[in-house]
Amino acid sequence: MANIRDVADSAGVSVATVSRTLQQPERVSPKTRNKVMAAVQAVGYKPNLMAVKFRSGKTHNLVVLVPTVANVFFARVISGMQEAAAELGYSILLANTLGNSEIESHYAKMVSTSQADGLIQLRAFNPFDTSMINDNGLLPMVNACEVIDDGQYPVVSLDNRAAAKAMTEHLISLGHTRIAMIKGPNSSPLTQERLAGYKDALEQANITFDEGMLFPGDFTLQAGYNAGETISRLQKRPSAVFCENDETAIGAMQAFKQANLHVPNDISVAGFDDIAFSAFVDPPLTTIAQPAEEFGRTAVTLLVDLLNGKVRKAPKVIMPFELIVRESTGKA
Amino acid sequence: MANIRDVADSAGVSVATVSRTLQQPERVSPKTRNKVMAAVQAVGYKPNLMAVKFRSGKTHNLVVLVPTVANVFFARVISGMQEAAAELGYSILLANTLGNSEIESHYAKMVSTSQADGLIQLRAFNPFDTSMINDNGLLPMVNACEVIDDGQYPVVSLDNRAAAKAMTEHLISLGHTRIAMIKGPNSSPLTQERLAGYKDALEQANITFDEGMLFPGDFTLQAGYNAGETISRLQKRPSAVFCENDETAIGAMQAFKQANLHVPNDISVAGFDDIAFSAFVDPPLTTIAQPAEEFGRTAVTLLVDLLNGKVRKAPKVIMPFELIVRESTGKA
DNA sequence: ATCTTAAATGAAAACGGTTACATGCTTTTT
DNA sequence: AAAAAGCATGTAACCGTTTTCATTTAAGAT
Repeated sequence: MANIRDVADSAGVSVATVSRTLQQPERVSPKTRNKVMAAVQAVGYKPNLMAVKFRSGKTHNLVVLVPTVANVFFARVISGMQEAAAELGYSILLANTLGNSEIESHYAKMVSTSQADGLIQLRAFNPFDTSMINDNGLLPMVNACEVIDDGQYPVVSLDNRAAAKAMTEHLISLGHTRIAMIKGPNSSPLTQERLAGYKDALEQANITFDEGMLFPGDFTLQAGYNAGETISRLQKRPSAVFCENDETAIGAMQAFKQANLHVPNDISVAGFDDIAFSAFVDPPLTTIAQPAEEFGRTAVTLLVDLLNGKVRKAPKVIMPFELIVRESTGKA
Repeated sequence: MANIRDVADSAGVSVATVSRTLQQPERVSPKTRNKVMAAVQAVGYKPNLMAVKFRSGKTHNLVVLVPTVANVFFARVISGMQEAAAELGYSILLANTLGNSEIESHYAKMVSTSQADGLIQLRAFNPFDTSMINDNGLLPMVNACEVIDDGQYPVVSLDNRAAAKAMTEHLISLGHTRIAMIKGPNSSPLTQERLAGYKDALEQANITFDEGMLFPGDFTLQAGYNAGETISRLQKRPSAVFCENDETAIGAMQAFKQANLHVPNDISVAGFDDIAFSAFVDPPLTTIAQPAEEFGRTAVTLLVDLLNGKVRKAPKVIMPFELIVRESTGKA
């Protein structure tokens, strides 16, 4: 592999001149510039970017911790990140962590070992352990989607409480009073916030909250199916089910159909996220649309600003949501 | 940030000893080893892996070009890659290329500029242009899933022709003779192979191939829906539809339902890939299961072997498939 | 006690760039 | 015409490791 010295020799100039020709062409005379460019072609020179990154101390890599790339919503977030990163001259190193904090910790180490400049975490968990904290204090991280809001790191999130309240209000406005909720993992702040929004709406409508209307889930199709089965066998069945994400809702709908319950005539089903499939299931799913790609773009932009020292205090960005009413919800 | 020299000073040894203690502990006496380890702790030393990579000339990064991470099948492939890479000490740099050859070329450049050791391409396209070819000849690449089989690069693929034949035979065995096919993009070799397998089965059953039974698609839900609408309006409607992936099949089923066609009583629908959603749609989808995670694992293993010079000729790995019969296909 | 051999350690070069500083040449100013 | 200023280029230090080679120290053999 030809290096900068080969080019210098071939062009009959010094390595400094070659470097300048490539980095700041205006600082070198047109005559030598041509000589150098010709030499670059002649020897087939490609700068070793590993050397550049090492020398400059900037890797222009960003680590992204994503619980699972197989989740359609995250896939959209990642797409947005990739776009923004490309525009800003950064590369994304994607880590499929499966929510495993050891794997997260492994990848987080890339920041403390100078393999990446910063990190984006899509889960409400701080992946840095004390051994990674450097002397200046915090490592550069942005927390998006599912966040720990302790003011230490910049945050990009949705007002999950307001969104859940909006969806519950929608169901109430259709006449539903027995509204079940299929939750995410209790450990997830998302679940807590959405539950709070659900309760807000009930309270506002003077409907007493019933603990028995809460069903466990973990954001997967299978969990939705399981909860759906349980619900169909219930004596006092709810007339509507609010699921914490679309996968769960689709799984639940499947269980209802197999129990000969018609959606929405017998039971209304609502989701959260608006993944692509939701418009193509039967019936099309009522859900909350999140600007997934925009989440990704914003997180990257924020992190790059942070790296460039453009932000002092950890900013907090709240993304807008939209209630998408389709055909899976109907009158009670 | 403490560097190796700080450790050496703190321990009262040379940098070489520190390096050896960390890389080949057996080559240094237990006494100094302890001294050095203590010093590492004391100064909070973390090796600068950028420097290591630069010095060693090995980045231990692998670039993966994926047409779209939002595709559930690819998401599974990527999960498999991530696992295998972690085991082998490599990191995956994921590039969401949207099938755009300029973006592919951009990321492919990471290999020729020493930012990554090798590349995995999931599309039938050679991302290297002549400017990237180095003097030794080919750049290290493995082609998986959708492949160009010209013998230049290692290949991991499915026998798409046999799989499509198996699915078509299944439909024929149910008594179907008018079998439509919703295709992928014509430019994709996948489409050509699957079409060939479809024709094989027809010929074997003495059914004349009808060009009019072929419908365009691009592997998306929307394309499946569009083709499904077209098919439902047909005068001489087929009794079965074979879709080139599950998204297409799910989209088509939705269109059939809206046209009041019952699946499978009025029309059978078959997919390809066995994504998670396929078991949770109504009716559950008959499809071809591909070992997606295994695809990823194999591609990574092959590439690492290639990098270590363990393979001479480009190997060709054919992964097994499985026909999954669910409820979306029935008697004609 | 002396010589040979092996093990442990240190000094310094190397990886491939960037860049501060020095040098030489040309042009402008007086 | 001499001095000052500006521009183009070269020299060499530097980034943080690894590694070769030389040197010192310890151990074993006679």
